[in-house]
Amino acid sequence: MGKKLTTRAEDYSKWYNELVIKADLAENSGVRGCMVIKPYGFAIWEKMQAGLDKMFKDTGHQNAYFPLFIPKSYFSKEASHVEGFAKECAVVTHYRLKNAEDGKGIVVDEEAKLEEELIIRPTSETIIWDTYRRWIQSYRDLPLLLNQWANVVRWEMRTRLFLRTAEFLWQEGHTAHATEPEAIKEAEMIMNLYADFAENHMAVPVIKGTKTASERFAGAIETYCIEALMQDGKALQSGTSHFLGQNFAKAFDVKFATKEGKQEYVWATSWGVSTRLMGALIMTHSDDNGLVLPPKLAPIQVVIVPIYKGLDQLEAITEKVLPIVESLRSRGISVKYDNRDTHKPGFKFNEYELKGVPIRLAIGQRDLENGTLEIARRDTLEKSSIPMDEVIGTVETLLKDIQESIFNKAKAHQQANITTVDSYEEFKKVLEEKGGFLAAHWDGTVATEERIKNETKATIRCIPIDVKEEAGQCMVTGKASPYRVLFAKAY
RNA sequence: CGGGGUGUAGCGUAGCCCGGUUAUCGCGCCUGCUUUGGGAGCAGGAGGUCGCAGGUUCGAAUCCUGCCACCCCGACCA
Repeated sequence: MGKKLTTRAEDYSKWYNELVIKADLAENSGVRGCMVIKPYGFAIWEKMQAGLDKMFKDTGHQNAYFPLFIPKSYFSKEASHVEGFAKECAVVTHYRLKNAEDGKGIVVDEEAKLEEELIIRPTSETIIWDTYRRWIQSYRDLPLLLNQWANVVRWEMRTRLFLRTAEFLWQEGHTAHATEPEAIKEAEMIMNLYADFAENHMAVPVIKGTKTASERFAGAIETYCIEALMQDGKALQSGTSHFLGQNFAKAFDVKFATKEGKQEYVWATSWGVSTRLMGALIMTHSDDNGLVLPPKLAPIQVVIVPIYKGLDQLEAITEKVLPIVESLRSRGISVKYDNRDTHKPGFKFNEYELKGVPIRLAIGQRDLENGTLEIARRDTLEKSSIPMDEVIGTVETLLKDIQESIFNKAKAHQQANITTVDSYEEFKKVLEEKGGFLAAHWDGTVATEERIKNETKATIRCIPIDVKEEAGQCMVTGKASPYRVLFAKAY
């Protein structure tokens, strides 16, 4: 039938790509490196947004919106920041088109050249800090805790659905604080918030940590991150939170009057997660039958498929189904009753499996006679027959169970793929044969990190927050190392 | 930006080397009948500037030149 997915073992990338397209999440748009997010995929993203947005609000943040265009000059104010993004910026140079002289189509009107080019934001630090200068005068204006939901553009060389698209959706938080400890606390709090969301909503286990200098955000003093592990053994940076020190305050001259009447630069953080989380979600749980979604993020949590011969039977089944639908909905469970007469049950079973719907209920003539229905869970594909009057309780319990058990499964995979290695030889061998995270000693220098990256393609994903002090020797240079850091090949 | 590849119906493709009737096949789509507890069957049907622009030729999907787009592998990155 040509409908089966490529298996993960065969070709992980192809499997992922097919899955995204066939599960109706997104597709390549035909516009350079940009994707179209389809309704089903967007519904999942909206659930992620809602979950995160609530967490931000609960921790005192507010939403705002800043311009898409950033004057080029803003970028020259923070040196390391511009260096980090200069190579991947889309630039607006003109503001008008005209009919071509030769009558063939439309051309850029060269006379409509902008005095100063506008950059399409790759991130909004610069324009936000330019605005904060006007908003912040006194310690009474602090802390300023804002977030924006927006699109950004980074002109990446190679793109991949959800993981790295030229345009992507994200949230970016930008906060200003009176003191350094307060800003650091904010950055750490957000890292914990991201980890909480990843693990408890997405059921994706993550490792919290800090980045090494070379992996740090352009312009940051410290970058906190959450790192997830995909089923192919590659790591995926899933969220970052940066302590920016006073770098942006100094670059954009954002000072405030302290209680004592002194002028001081504010302390900053910025943090973000993007539609890349969709990639993490897909690659963490899905199997060769398609998507597996955590109940908390599934647009459809329960699908009901009637099995019937003739419309009379369908009517009898519908009569039994509607009260169940009502009852589930009243408990906040999203239900779809798929009574389309245009597709056979088998087709529907496969379709909802591909789309990762956590629970499927099937009701046929047999069930009407016995007062039962069939309940199937997507994660394990197990099916069982239960009495119809127990369905509500069973569904509620099962949704919780699926949420937990896919997390536990992913957690077990993550734990099984953190390998402690002591020699560089062993490091290369494990990296090649097994993949995953490798806990190894490193001498703390950029040079060694660079060498390992060049020779093996593995990078230091993070220095885990809960890292144990353990004196050792760098696996490459033999120099002293105070603790192990986590290496991996990454997306 | 370096290396490689591919553009043929909504999707996936054959044909191209070696030019020659009406451009192949599968999926999907439409109509009808039979089906419906794991991706239905049969019959009929619709759908094409063969990426674009030139050139060679009696004749080009096929050969030549230029351009464009997309994909894969590197370097870069959330």
